[in-house]
Amino acid sequence: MKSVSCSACLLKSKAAKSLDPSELSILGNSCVEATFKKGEIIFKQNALSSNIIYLQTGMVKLIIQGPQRSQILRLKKAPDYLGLPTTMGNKINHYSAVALEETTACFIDIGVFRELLRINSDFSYEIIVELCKNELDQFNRTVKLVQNQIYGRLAAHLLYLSNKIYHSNEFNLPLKRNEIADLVYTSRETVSRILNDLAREDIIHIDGKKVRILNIPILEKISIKG
DNA sequence: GCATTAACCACAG
DNA sequence: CTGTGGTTAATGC
Repeated sequence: MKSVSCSACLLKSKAAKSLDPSELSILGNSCVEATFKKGEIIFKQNALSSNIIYLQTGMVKLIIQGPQRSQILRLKKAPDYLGLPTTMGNKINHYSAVALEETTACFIDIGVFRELLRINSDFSYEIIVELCKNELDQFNRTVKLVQNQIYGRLAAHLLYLSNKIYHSNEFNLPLKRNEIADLVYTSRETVSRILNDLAREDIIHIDGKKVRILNIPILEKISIKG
């Protein structure tokens, strides 16, 4: 762990761009950078938290332990803030964050973060926009998850990975079959079967974790119709 | 009733 | 960890 100078950071968030030099140095003085390997826990559900976390590089899954089993709330790719709802809402984390690949993150003291929100309205505005986008995304994901059948749910998430995360028709799944099941709320067996079914119909190509989407229109149709 | 969907279980690479 | 087959419960025509 080392402290950082935020003004020199090339990976500034949109919100942090609206901070002036003195505010940036306030941020830098309370900011600690850490790196995480694949599988390492960045913060843990039910543990105390007093930091907002800014993901500089890498990717993370947010997971929550439900009444029956654990569930992936969403994936987060750098650059992005982590733990805004869980840290601002309560002293206790309501969910955990786990690195899916080599990840670097800045830990920002919650007191300092609150102070920046108070003194810089442009900064606050960008944070609010971010939160609103996230909430709407979650609303949409929830409706899909509840109302679509498993083909549609899986198709939607494949498209999400392709369009929003990797910006490519070809990518490596960042998750195991089991974790995909936790993401789309099904069993790991069903994930296997459906990925193979989609491959058999030449809609995707799959080789272990390597995925290539061959027929986007059909996949979109499946995603919408369920 | 009969078909479909998808979970659960067991077992094998 | 992943894929497959059998079984089973729920739901829909």
